[in-house]
Amino acid sequence: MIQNSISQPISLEEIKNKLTEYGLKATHQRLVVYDALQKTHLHPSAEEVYTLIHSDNPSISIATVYNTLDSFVEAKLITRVLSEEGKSRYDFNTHQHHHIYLCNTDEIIDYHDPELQKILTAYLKKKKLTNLTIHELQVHIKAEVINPKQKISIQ
Amino acid sequence: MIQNSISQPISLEEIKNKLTEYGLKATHQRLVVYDALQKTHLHPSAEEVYTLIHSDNPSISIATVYNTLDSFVEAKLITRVLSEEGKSRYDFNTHQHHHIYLCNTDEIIDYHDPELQKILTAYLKKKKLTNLTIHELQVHIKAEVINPKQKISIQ
DNA sequence: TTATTTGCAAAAACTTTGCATACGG
DNA sequence: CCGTATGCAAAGTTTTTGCAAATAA
Repeated sequence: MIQNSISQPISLEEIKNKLTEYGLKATHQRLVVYDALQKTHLHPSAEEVYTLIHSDNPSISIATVYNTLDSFVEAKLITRVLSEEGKSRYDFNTHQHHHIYLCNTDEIIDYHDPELQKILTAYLKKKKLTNLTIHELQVHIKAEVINPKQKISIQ
Repeated sequence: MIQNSISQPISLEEIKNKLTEYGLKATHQRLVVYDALQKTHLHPSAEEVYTLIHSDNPSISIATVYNTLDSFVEAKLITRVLSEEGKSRYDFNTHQHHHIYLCNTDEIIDYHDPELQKILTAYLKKKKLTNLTIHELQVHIKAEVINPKQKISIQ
């Protein structure tokens, strides 16, 4: 099975603590946005986050969603995920991991593989990098789902 | 030295042939856009391509640049490059290669490394992929330039 | 000649900003 | 209370589209 985010969703109380820990005021809007992010693994765009929360929280504006996501990225609570479409998508999982981009559905799936991470790190360590500090290494796997109705799994 | 696109720029006549070969009509606008792409290695956005060509070709509109880039991507003459900013950037180099994203300058550098490609391919072959066909494997290295005035090199 | 491509402008999609109000710490 | 965050609307970006005119094949 593909390991998406490994951890279980955390409670609203724990989100509150996490926000504070990262230097952010724990507002209702931020709790809601964070909760939506942790419950979906589809690396949503701002618009998609807005749609996810809107029926339960009609007063939260799209501008607030954008601002909230930006503040999360700045606080390093989430990251922007690489994408080929020209829009920002976000990743709740801040552990080093890889991504599988499904080109027939535009879905992005987390692929957690510490062994692969080690291999890459070791390989690049051998190379002489001049004038560069590496911050992150990630493999981007572009793939196609053969049967959209069946499950996807790795090993 | 980092290997950017390995090949030398090709002549306008050769671009013409290439366009035809890929099923695209060889219009002046397309020749100009392709030529601009092959001469820069900075993975430009549509806007940047427009700026690059505009002084010599003031009659080519930004809409045409967008349409041209789209038609190139569709014809598989170029690819969209992954980016964290929410806009499309393009890559003239269609050979399998990796990218180094310089987070302090927003530049994207090609990193051509067939050995790394082999290691990755072999590693993933060992994994049991169910219901997926892999189209592309690429490593995305996020790095910071230590001294912006000095050259960057790998091995 | 004919289907495709272009230029232009307008619309759509995506994102940021300014300012008065609300609210967490 | 104080300063940050929000809501809203408006402005700014980025990208797409529709249509008449131009042009490659």
